Amino acid sequence: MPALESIERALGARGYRLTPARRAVLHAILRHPDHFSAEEVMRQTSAGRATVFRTVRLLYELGILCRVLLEDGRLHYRLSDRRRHHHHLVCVGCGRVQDLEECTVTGLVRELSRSTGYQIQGHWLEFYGRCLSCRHSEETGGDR
Amino acid sequence: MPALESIERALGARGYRLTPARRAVLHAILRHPDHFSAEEVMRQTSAGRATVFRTVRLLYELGILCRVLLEDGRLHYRLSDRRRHHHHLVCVGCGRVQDLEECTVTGLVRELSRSTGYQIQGHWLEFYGRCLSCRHSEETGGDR
DNA sequence: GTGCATGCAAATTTTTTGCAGATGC
DNA sequence: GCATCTGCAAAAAATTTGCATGCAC
Repeated sequence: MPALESIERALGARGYRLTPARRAVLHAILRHPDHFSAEEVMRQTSAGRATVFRTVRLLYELGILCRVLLEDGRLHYRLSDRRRHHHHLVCVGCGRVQDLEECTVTGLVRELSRSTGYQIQGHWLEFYGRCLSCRHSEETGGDR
Repeated sequence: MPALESIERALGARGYRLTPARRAVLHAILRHPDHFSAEEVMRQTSAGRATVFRTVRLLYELGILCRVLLEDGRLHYRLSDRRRHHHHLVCVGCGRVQDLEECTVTGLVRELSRSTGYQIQGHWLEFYGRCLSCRHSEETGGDR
């Protein structure tokens, strides 16, 4: 997970200013182990509404945040370790997210390209399931 | 593609009424070969705002519409031929969508389940690319 | 006839924009 | 110093809700 410092360095290197508001947003984000909406960041920081939206968008555009599509269709953000293409495994029980390092779809893409004639440029893949600890707490009757 | 008739039958069978407003929304939707937003349907029909949203949601819940995640994160709807699980191949040039019949991720899911301990219940996969005709019109200098 | 469905308008929710003043570099 | 940022408040977009009336069955 990129530390506050390294993100600040990334911003600075690109000519973006390090303002108290941006630091505040970063702090709020770093406190989130998983995914969040702009609105949640809003509630957890003193920065103004517009600034939060602007900062989240900036971080997304710089590749510091990535988007996670939840099972119900909501789009959340997430600090992404890896800048490069990756997928997510989202726990529908606790919301925990695991980044999947290898993109195992490459083979499918090649095959699909051949069978459809499309020049395939990208894809989006999310997995949903229950993590080990959610499965356990369910078995012991923890859930409902 | 399910014809108007068969959709109406599906609604009727479940106890939903066939009203002029619903027919109007269905007509607007059937005119869309690809994906659309609630707002687009809104513009193309005389039914009231609320009714459009309610009808689209109903059709989605009944599995008559499915959602398509566009590359930019917008979520659109689409008439789905097949009720069952499937994926989309979206052309980023013209917006055309191709439904992919077979879900080729099953193997990945099994492997992922083993390596992570998650009980994987679902996934979402969209592919983005350029269809044959967009590729051609590009080559002949049609695009930019 | 009865109850589901509609349409309107108003309320919410979510995100964007304009702009004067503040401030990082 | 000066261009970039901020915060506010207002605008815009996107969706939902309440409710009296309408109409499918």
